[in-house]
Amino acid sequence: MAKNIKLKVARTAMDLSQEELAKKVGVSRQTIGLIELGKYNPSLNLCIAICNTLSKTLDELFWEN
Amino acid sequence: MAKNIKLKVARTAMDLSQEELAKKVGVSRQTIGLIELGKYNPSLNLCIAICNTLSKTLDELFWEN
DNA sequence: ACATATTGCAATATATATGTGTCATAAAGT
DNA sequence: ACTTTATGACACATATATATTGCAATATGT
Repeated sequence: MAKNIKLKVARTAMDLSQEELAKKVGVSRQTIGLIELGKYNPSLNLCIAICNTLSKTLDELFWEN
Repeated sequence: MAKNIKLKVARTAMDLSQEELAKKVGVSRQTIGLIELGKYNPSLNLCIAICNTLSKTLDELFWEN
């Protein structure tokens, strides 16, 4: 798994810290941090919750190519 | 979680049984079956593997709206 | 009606996502 | 310099995705 730069960009574009995004999404700060670092294989539901919070789609945040 | 009709349609469109898709993707038949039934919250990597096998994107198979 | 393929379901076992707590470090504010 | 905020890293605990096996039910073909 590679770093998820697109997620980090989308999060900072909304002026949210990892902790703030985590609270909105309903997970721990560490989970968000690890996803951005590419050290996790998140669940689909979590991906969708992140997308909804950041007003993005799955392809925009989690699709490579 | 709701049934994933789009996945079932894409799979049958390629004339694959759940078992055949499972083998191509590298998971068990039950895992594919439960995802189609909406009883599972699959991992992102598995979603991507399914998309690649069926020549679809995440939005096309796993995004609602 | 019979045979076969496909799919749903249930029980148990294992791998891994996620939570919780803590510490270290770096950046930003005062 | 000091304080606060944000992030990365680590260890351990828990929840859940996934595997495995077997059986029932539903198609589909002959």
